[in-house]
Amino acid sequence: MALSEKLPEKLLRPYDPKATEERIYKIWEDSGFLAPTGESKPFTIIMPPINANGSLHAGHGLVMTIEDIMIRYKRMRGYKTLWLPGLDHAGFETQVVYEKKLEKEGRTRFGMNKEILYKEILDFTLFNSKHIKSQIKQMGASCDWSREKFTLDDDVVKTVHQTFKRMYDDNLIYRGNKIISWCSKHQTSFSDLEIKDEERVESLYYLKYGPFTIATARPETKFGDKYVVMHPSDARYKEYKHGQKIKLEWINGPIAATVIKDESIDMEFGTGVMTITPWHDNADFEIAERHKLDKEQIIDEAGKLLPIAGEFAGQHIKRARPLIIEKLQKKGLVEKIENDYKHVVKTCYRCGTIIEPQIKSQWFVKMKPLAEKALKKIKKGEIKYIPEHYKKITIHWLENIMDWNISRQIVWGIPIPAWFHEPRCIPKSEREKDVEKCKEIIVSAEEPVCEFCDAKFIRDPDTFDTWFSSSQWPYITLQYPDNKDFKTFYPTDVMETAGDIIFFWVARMIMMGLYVTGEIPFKTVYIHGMILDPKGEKMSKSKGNVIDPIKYINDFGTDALRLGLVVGNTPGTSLALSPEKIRGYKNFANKLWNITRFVLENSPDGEKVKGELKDEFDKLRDDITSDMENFRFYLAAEKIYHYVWHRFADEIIEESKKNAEVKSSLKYIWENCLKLLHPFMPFVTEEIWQIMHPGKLLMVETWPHDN
RNA sequence: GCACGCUUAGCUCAGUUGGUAGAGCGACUCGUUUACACCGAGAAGGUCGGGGGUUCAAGUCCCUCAGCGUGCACCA
Repeated sequence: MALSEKLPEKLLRPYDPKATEERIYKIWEDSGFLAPTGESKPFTIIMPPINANGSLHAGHGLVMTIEDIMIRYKRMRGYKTLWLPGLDHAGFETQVVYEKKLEKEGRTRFGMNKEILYKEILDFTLFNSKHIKSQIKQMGASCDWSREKFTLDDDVVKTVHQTFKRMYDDNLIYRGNKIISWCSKHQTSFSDLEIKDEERVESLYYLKYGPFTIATARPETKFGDKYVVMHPSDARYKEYKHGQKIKLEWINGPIAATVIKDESIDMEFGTGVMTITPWHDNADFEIAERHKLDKEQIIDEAGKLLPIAGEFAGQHIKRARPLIIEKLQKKGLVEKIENDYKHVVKTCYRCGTIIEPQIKSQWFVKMKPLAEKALKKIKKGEIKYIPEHYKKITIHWLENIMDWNISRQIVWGIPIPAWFHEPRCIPKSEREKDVEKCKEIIVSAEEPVCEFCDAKFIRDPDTFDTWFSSSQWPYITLQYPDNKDFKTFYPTDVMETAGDIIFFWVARMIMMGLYVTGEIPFKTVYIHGMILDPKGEKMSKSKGNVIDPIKYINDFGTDALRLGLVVGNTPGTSLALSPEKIRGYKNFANKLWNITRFVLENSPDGEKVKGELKDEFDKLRDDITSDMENFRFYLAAEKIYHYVWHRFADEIIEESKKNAEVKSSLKYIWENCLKLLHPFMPFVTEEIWQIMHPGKLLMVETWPHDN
C-alpha cells in the first residue's frame, strides 16, 4: 500500500520552523506540563533573572538552551521539574541604559524629580519585559510561567527588607564612614567588583616638599597634604622624628607638615617619601586611620576642586592638573617629571571614568563570617562546580573577601529601609532628659517615630546594590520560609550561569542562602562559556559585532540555533558562533523531516529491534544518558546528531531498502532517536511526534531506557 | 607579582579513567538509484605550541619554556 497518501501534506515539503515553533510552544503552554507535576523527586533550576533593559543576546540564548536541555531531560526521566523564570530590574545597569536614552532625547537624570524618573524607568522596564518574555518563549524554554518573578515584586522587596533588618540586628550589616569607590560621572558608589583596573602610561611628578622630594601621579589631590610619611627604618631620613613638624612652602603658600613613620612605605619606590591624601586614596586612608590623622576632602562628587584648592577651586581635576604643575614649576617646586610612568588606575566598569575614592557614610555587609560558612561547604564538596577550576577561583576570592558596600546613590532600585534621626533633637517638654536615648538610626520599612523627642526620621535616600537582592534569588523566588514551594524545591539542583558573575552573584548567593536558610541554595554550579562572534571576538555594542539570536531564529529556526549553541560548547570555554554552523543544523532539522517521511512510508508499527542494531542503539542510548547525567551536553548532542545522520539515515535506512528485517526496525529506532533529540531540538521533534502520534506530547514521553 | 585557563586538520572545536587522533564548516573529485540537492559516495588534509621526563604505551600524567587570554593583589 502506498502509505504516502496518508502523510500530512506539510511533510511533503521542507520543514518550516516559522510555521511550527509558535504553534508548538502554545501546545506546551496549554498542556500544563511546564509547571511541575506529579509527586516524584523534584529537579529545580532557578533561571538567572534576565535584565529587563534590552533584548535577548546570544549569551541569553545559550542560558535558555542549556537550562532547557537539562529540564526537558529530567522531565522525560520522570522528575517533578521546576524551571522558574525571572526578570531583573538590574538597578545600576538599567539606569545606565536609561540615562543613555535620556541623553539621546537631550535630557539628563540630574535635577529630575526622583519619583518621575523612577516611574519612567519602571515603564521602560515593563515594556522591555514583555519583549524579553516573548523571546524566551521563542527559544523554546519550557519554564513555568505561572511562577514567574520580577526582582521588584512586592514580596521580593519585603524579603529583601527583612533580610537587611535581620543582618543589621545580627551585627552583620553596619553603617560605616569609610573610603569608597566613587564614579563622578554616574554619581554613585560601587563595590570592589564594579571597578576595573586599567593600565595607563602617565607622568610621575617629583615635587619638592620642604627638605623632601615626593613622587606623585596626582598633583591635583595634593592641596591638603600636611603629613609626610616614610619608613621607620629608612636610614636616609633617620634625622626626622615621628610627629616632628616642618614648615615648608607648598602650592598655595606656607604650611606646617607633620612627619609620620609607617611601615607600609616602600623604600624602593621614588624617594621613599610620600605625602598622603586620606580622603581620596585607599592606602592613604589606612595610614591616616592607623595614626589617627586628619582627613580632608579636596575633590567634590562631580570631580571638581573644593575651596581648599584656593585659586583652582571649582575647576575639574582633569583641567586643573596642568595648571597646578605650571604653578609649581613657577615656584620652583618641580624637581623632575617622568613621562613614561606605567601604572594601573581604577575605572568605572561601565563608563571608564577614573574612580575617585571618597569618604562617605554607607551600608556595608561584614563578609568574613558569611564567607567562612560558604568556604566550609564548598571545600567539603557540597557544591559541585562545572568546570571544576571555578571552585578554586571562588575559594581564593572568599578567602580574601572584603566588606561589601551595598549603598547606591541611584533611584532605580530597592530602597534601603533605614531612617536617620534629624540632626537636632526636639525635646518633648516634660521629659527633656530622655533626648539622650534617641536612636540615630532605625532600620524599618515604615517611617519610625522617635520615642524620646519630637524630631523626625529622614529616609536613607539610597537604594541597594542590585546584587544584594539578586544574591537572595533562590529562596526569594521559592517564597521562603513558609511556602510549599520552598519546602519542596529548596535547595535547588543546578545554578547555570556565566563565568563573569561567579563572584557578583554565585558566591554571594551561597553566602546569603546559608545565612538566611541554613542550607546551600544549589547543589551544582554550571558555568557556560561566552559566545563570541564568528571571528572569535567578544561581542560588544561599541564594536558593532553583536549577534541577535532572533535573527538566527528567523533565518534557520530555533532548533538549529540551539544545536549550534550547544555542540562543541564545553562548560567554561568560549564559543565562536557562525551562521555556517547554524545553517548546517537547519539542514539537520530538515533531515529529520525527511527521515520521518521515509520511516512512515516504509516501516510498520509495533516492531521491536533485535540483534546488532539493538545493541548498537542501546549502547548509544546509555552513552548519551550518561553524558546527560554528567552535564556533557556538547557530547550528547554531537553523538545523537552523528548517529541519526551518518548511521541511521546514511546506512541503516539504505540497508533497509534491501533488507525487510531492518526495515521493520526503523520505526522503533526512529521514535527513540526523537526522544533522545528532544531536549536539544524540541520544536521539530515535537512536531514530528504530533504527526506520528496525534494528540500525544513528546515533551512528557519517557526517556529511552533499558527494558 | 600571584593564580587560573587556552595552544589538536584551512576555520571553529571535541577527544570523559593513558591504548596509537575525530566532528562540523570550508576546499577537492564523482554521483540523481525506494525519504532528503537543506542530498549521497569518495578521497585529501594533523611530527596534537617547543623541549625534557614517567610508562610497554602520552594529545591525555609530571617538569620546563614560549605565545595568547582571564581573574586577583600592589601601585606615591
